Amino acid sequence: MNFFLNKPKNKITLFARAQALAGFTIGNLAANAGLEIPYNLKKDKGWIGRLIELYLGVDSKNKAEQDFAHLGIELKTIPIDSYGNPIEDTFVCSVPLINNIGITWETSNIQNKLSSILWIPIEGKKNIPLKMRRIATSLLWSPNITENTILRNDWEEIIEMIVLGKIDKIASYHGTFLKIKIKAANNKILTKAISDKGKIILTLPRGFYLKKSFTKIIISNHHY
DNA sequence: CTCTGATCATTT
DNA sequence: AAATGATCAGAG
Repeated sequence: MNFFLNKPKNKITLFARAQALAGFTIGNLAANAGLEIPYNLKKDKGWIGRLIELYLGVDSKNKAEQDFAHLGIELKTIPIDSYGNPIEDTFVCSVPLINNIGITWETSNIQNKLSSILWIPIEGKKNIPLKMRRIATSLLWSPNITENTILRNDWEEIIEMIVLGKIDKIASYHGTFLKIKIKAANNKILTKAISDKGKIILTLPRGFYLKKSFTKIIISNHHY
């Protein structure tokens, strides 16, 4: 495979590339890039995300920064159903489980990732063959004041529980827009965290995710 | 349907 | 192990 685009010089170029994908299928894009399409995503869960990266010009892979750091923009594909509603929660970044003393929302990695996102909704129902799934209209989004406040409150609540050693007590209802879930290769991977007695323990790595109920609002372009 | 936990490929 | 890209699947 030798198809790739250089990183976009500005937001206009990036957004134009994203808009140009609307209406095409995964099959169209894969064929044009000379890629084989997997039968399903069971063993290729990030395949669509990487395909879209090729077309938009992401070059900073496996780096803990925004996809388009020079533009301050993060890229997210999001699977949607026939009504345009999200099918899955959206992973944002890993959750720091130690060394959280003194950390603030303003300087956090998650705030940076969420500050500006280019959303690429894509049909994701399993009854649609992968090659037939269509790219929908992309959307460049930044949280408004209300959303930012709620996200910060969610983050503060979750981080406080982590600092206090309540990692295993955090449930999805502890956040309005954010939640945390396991994010690991398998259930044997362990990372350091704080116990309720303040000791270092090992636990499964966690990730911050945006709830479907929130991304539904985002990609529906409904603000308040 | 939501929630929770489990998993896959790849790179550094 | 930790980061990137995420989706799968069972319980209720």
